[in-house]
Amino acid sequence: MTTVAQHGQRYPGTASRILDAAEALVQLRGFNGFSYADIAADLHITKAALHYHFAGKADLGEALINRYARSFGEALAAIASGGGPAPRKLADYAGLYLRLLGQHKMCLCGMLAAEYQTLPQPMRVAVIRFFDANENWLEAVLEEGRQDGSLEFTGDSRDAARMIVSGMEGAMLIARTYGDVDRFRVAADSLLAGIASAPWPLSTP
Amino acid sequence: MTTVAQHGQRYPGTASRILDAAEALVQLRGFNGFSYADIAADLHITKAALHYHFAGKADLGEALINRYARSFGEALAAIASGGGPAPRKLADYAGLYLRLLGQHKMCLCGMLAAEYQTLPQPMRVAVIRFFDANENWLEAVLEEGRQDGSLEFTGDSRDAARMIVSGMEGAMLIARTYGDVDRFRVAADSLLAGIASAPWPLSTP
DNA sequence: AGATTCTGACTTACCAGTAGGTCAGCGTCA
DNA sequence: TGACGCTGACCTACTGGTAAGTCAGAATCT
Repeated sequence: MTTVAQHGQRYPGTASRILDAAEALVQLRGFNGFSYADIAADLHITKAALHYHFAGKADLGEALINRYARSFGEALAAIASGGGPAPRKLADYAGLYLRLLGQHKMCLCGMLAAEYQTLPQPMRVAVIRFFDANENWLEAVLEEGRQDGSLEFTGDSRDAARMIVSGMEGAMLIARTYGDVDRFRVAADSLLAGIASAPWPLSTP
Repeated sequence: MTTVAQHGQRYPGTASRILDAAEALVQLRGFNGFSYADIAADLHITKAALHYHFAGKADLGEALINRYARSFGEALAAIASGGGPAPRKLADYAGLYLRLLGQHKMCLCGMLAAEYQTLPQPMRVAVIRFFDANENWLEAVLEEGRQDGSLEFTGDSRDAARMIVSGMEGAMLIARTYGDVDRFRVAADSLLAGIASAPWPLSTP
């Protein structure tokens, strides 16, 4: 059974490869844009094997978001503990999305946000959790930067955090449509420039 | 056959009702989130009747974007010829999206941008055209505002236009996920505030 | 050690339901 | 009479999902 997926955080062997394939498919084509058959073909296993590891598509989707949110959270924690100044942290934050775009992928949860109305309840909850976590992290960074003077912005830092999240997701959405990573770079740059008191360009990877 | 859709701009009777139903479905659930059967059920006609008016789902999708782009273009023209100052025009622009959000709908093309990788070529082209038109319109307004001093921003006005488009789409995406129109209002407000030299709050409809 | 049992990780073969799409023909109205 | 707008009946491909069986290897018993 799906014991590992249920009380587990680590997915061994096949389960993890299934998640990898599914993640790539969702980021490319959306949750309604692929089928169990697609994953099965990718991994050269049968559809039934998928059902062995993840009871249904909804379960797979939920596991997918949770794993994504966890690894994204770890990346955020790494940036936060990196010790750089707040504007640097914001630039690194944008860099996380930039890396995805290089592979023509959307943010997993940005993609799922578009399909939100068609998602099963547990997936909806998980998507919201992801955005909440992003907002929390950004709010802390913004507050920190405002305190030490490296950031200058007016109004609620929570609102500013929300604007950054939606700005990033929107910039990804459009940039990917045009197949033009630079669109994202420029948009993210000027979005953050409106907040920093001195320029902190995105690191070009 | 699809004569009307092909060399036509106006859709009479049933064809127009089909487009209405399809448009609502795409904005709610995405292009991959509904089927011909859904539209047929909504309108109490048969699937075959749909195929009479629009040869295939791809044709329907293309007609959908074209009609949407045209009516959106007309709304933009109306704002432009309204004669208000540039910041007012920008606020009205945001108001167009705001109205959609009130019905839990995404911008049609924002939705399709997410599904871009799964769309047939003609639909892709039409989506790009929509965004290009938005950018053109915004660029003109920004340039005008910069000239008469009602707007203050640094850098290319084309880049600023792009940032506004992606900011709007992203703000819609996230706000709709949370089912919270105010999120959009706040994000759009502070996005535009970063450009205007004096505050021009969104008109609350 | 050897036989037994059990389990994890699958496969094969199937299901009902739905997807988009076709086509002959029917009624209505100019 | 003929075009227009549509229906009913169908088709094939594919959807997520299931039931039953296989099979290597670990665990247990003798």
